[in-house]
Amino acid sequence: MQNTQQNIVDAAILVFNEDYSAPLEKVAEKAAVTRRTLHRYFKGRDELLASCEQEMQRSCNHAMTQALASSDNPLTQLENMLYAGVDCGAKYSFFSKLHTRAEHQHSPHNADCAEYDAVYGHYRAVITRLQAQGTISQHITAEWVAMLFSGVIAATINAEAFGSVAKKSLKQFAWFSFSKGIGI
Amino acid sequence: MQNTQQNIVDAAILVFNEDYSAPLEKVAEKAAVTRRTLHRYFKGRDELLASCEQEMQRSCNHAMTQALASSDNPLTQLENMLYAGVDCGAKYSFFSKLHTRAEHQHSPHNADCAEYDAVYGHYRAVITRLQAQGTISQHITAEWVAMLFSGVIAATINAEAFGSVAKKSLKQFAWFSFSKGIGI
DNA sequence: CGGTAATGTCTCAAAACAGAGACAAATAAC
DNA sequence: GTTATTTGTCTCTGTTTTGAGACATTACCG
Repeated sequence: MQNTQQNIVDAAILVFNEDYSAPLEKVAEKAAVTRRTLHRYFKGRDELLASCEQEMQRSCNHAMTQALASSDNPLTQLENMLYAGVDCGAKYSFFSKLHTRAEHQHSPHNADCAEYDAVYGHYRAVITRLQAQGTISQHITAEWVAMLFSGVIAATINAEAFGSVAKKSLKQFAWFSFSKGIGI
Repeated sequence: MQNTQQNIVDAAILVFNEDYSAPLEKVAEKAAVTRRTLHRYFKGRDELLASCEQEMQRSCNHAMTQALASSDNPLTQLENMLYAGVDCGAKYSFFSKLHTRAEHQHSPHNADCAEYDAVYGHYRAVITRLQAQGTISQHITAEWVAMLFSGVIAATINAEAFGSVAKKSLKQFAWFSFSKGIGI
């Protein structure tokens, strides 16, 4: 019986990443908790989603900052950021999904969006640097690199969940495909 | 006022692809139709989902078959299959999503699964052929290639929806990244 | 062991969602 | 222009989801 609140948030991120409008019952189930308990911690769906947002920010920001600090070489930084995204799993997927959907109205004034911009900014700076020094192909745009980055991470997470690819190899495959895919 | 039923199915695929449990109201909204009209064509969510499944099968199968028929060169076939997936858009995304989720219990006895296997089989054959002739890197598995394929298509569709990458360039980017990403 | 905090069970009421009837309005067909 | 078909509006009913109170049960702490 330890940190139920965190359990529920983690479960919610997993569930909502796959099914945004899933009933809270499913979240409770995934967290191995009754719906009644979930409601003791969160007034409702909105509050739960807000906690998810916070957790994703915290987690992704931390992982990405670590990755950046790991080296001065932007290529190594990029590689570690990819691994960081994979390690964050659904937290990264759902986070970027939330902020790149058509419905989402992005505004730097919104604190959540600002935080997302901060995470994204780190990443963006590395890309720009690599493209300036000619490591990344000039045929593609930085925006596409960003999309591919998320796409490869999502594919890796799917593969992990599906189980058809050995978990140990996944990160290698991901970096192989992503790095080649951006012209390295 | 023409083919409302098809309109609704197309809208449903778009909506459910992003939010599987979205209320039918949202589908009706996307189709520019009232919920009452939707209910005249579909008894309920299940029937609508079944129609989506059929439409996705029809559409994807057709597009992939065309791509296969376009050439004898497996590499050209693969390239055209990627473009076909992008053209199918949410139809392809949702289709593959439905059949690769953890919840989904795959069974060849189910007609829908059999149809998916048929589409996937075409694709799989091309991959195997390319890997046998050494065109695709031996470092990665056919399963990973399949995951990456879906991932790149999803990324392309997201980029298109997000609008941050010029639509004309998207397919080029997608093929560039995917082909390099599998070692071509 | 005893006390406290967290969780589960049962229950109920409000809200959201789903489905369909009845008829008006709009659209297409002739 | 008249008729038939389709769609929209309003309405109602049943179901699912949501949220919370009251109390039993279980886990944790000293």
